[in-house]
Amino acid sequence: MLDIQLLRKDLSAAIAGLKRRGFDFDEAAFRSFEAERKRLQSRTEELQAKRNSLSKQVGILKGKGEDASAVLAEGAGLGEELKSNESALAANQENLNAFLRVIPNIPRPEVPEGASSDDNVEVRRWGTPRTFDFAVKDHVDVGAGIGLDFDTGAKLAGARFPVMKGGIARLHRALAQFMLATQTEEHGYTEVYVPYMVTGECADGVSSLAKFEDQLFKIEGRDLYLIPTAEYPVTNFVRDSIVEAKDLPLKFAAHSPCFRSEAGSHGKDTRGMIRNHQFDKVEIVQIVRPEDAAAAHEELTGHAEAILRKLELPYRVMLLCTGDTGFSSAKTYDIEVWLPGQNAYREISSCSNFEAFQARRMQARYRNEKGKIEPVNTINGSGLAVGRSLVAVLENYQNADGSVTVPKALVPYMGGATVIQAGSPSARG
RNA sequence: GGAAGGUUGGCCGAGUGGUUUAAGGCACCGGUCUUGAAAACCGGCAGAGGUGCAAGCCUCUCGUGAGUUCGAAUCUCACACCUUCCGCCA
Repeated sequence: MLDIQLLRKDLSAAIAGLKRRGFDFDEAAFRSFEAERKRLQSRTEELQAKRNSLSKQVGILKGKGEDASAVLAEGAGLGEELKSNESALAANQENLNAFLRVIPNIPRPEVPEGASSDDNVEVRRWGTPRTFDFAVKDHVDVGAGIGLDFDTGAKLAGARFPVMKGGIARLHRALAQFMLATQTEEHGYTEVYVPYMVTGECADGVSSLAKFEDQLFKIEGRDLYLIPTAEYPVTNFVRDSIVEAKDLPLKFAAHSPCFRSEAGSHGKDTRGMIRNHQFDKVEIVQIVRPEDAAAAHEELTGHAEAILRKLELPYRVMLLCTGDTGFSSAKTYDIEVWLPGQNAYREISSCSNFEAFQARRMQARYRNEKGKIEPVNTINGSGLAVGRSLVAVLENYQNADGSVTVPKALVPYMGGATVIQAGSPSARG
């Protein structure tokens, strides 16, 4: 959430920043919360101080064996007034907190203003899309020949749950292994294995549970949600803690399944593996000092790009405009991979700098060199989405005979196979 | 599913109703000493909020939430989590 001190000191700047992303800050509501808070807080603290001092006097008198009834009489009625003030203050703080927790982050100044993905800005492009001398198939048709099976998935769990058999399943695993190995061995991330469910408190630490709960699968009867990304468990490693400056940055990479309800996306990307309820992803997360956040964000984005370069898949990097930037993010780059089957670039990674927004929500702090406690900054990105990477490989590496060439970088992870032959689901090539 | 024990500051740990203003230790920071370092000694050192130009002052927080009391880390109740043992089990 936003820094309450910032709102108190420079409210107009915060309002202007939020307006850039199309968020109307309810200034009147905030001012009224604050005025009420001040009144209740000073009265409550005054009463508490009085109670404490009277109780102390009683203690001293009783310790000496003297009569305390005069002091006790002085405090008559105090308890009731204190109680009503305390509960009013608690209610006020709860309301203020709920108000603050649904306010999105303020975009960084260099984030271009815009309403939708149409206003995103391309910042760079890598690779040249391949030209085909045969009719290009999309990944569903290519996959059908090597073990990609939506019918069985639908029988088991419904739409948006693919099943993979044989060569394509192996290719999928190879992609995940390759990504995790690259991030840990070449980019200095520590591999972590994490729970695939988190509590509501953790979910509200990275985003707003109140706003986005319908995007998550909830475990019935329990305060647990299936993770929509490993960002949820991994970023929460530092929740409610104070880390030492010397231990930063923390860099973690996790391979996990991701579960998304896709509420509201009915009819969108219904074909294939672009948008599923379950997909795998290698997530990279950095916990950094505030002064290092911007550079770390650029670095992390490069770590995601490195995967596509090694796979020799053409891509472009988009700087999301204010209207397309996620709730918690101050600045986001989307990496879009070229998909010949769609004749378009499609998102395969999203790399965000959350600055202190998530850290404040989850009380993740560090002790700086001067001994001062302040929130850490958090950054994360997909490095990469495995399912969509598989889509990209199938479409970019398809051959006229229905087989799929294995990208050079993946051959070691495929037991040396250089091609996946169409035909038998168990074909290894 | 059954039983027992536990949860105190960055970490360990004392504390069973009132000078607890949470002992002590570790870690950390500063200093003395030293060629430098270590050791030793001296001092500092929880977080959050409010208020103030500042020094400071005030409030809250001992797993969470209620309750008893003039007063709760301490007593009562509920819940969460952790540990150990038994049973079942991938």
